[in-house]
Amino acid sequence: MKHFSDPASCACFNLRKAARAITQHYDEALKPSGLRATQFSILAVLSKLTPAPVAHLSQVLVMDRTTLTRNLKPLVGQGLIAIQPGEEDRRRRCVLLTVKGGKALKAALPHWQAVQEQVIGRLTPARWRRMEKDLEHAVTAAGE
Amino acid sequence: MKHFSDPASCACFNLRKAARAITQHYDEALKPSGLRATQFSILAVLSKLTPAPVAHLSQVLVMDRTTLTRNLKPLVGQGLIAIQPGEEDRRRRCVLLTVKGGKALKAALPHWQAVQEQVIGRLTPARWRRMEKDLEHAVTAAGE
DNA sequence: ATTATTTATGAGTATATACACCTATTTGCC
DNA sequence: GGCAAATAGGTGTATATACTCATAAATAAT
Repeated sequence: MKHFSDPASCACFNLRKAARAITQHYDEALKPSGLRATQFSILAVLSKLTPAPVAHLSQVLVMDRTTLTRNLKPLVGQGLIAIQPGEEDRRRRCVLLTVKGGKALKAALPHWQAVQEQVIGRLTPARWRRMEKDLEHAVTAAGE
Repeated sequence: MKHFSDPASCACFNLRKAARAITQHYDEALKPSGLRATQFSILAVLSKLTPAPVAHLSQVLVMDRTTLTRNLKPLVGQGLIAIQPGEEDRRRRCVLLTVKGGKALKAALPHWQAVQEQVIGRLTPARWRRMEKDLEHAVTAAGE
């Protein structure tokens, strides 16, 4: 009876599917900036709370700590971020946006904004507002 | 004015975030079956249209063709699927579910169903029905 | 029939994801 | 002060993702 029993309705599959499609679209739009969508997000979050310890960043991004560590590597390689040992707590590694990183983020912003507006426009803003809340619910539903 | 201009509202970031969280939850639930969520989805789709050429499968899954090729590897390694050269068209590689793969899928089904019902229950079925349509819209919005 | 084009696919490379395990440092308890 | 527990973080391994380029076979053009 419940059509949710059909694996085609799998919440995981459908979320991943949409994430794949949207990521490809954003990656394409961000190409001129040299940043991937994930990298843009990391820099954007970082710009608001730099410097931040790895664990803190990973919580904000809802990203596994070790995943974040790997994702930081290419950014360090490009000199967009830097990692410094914590002053108080020497275990901590504080991630901070470099000047170059700030510029890269600023340069990527118009490209991101263009694709964001395009996608929201296609979805309609009302639907996206709804989706944003729904996706938040999904994160919560996965975590409790 | 439009709060969508805030990178925190990035459609890509929010979709990926939710996909990460949900995937972890589904992977954990599917652990006893030995299948990852992605693998379960591939087997599930395959069970309905076996055998199918790689390109066709990738279209159904909304997954890049080369991504699918890589994702098939561990499944071939476990003997859950097999790949045969096409009869009519020798360029084609036809993917088919093996008997072992069918059994693995069948064994995983209750675990998937349990986590699926749990998640849909938490989201509420009405919201999930809505989300399913919205996610489909997102795929379309990314593709046109 | 031969050649050009299109189509189906794999391989190289790079990023993204995360579990299990390990190390170093700090903190709490005695 | 000294040691156990908790905390911050990285590495090994494996899967997931997709772009670019290369290959082979089928089809279209001549």
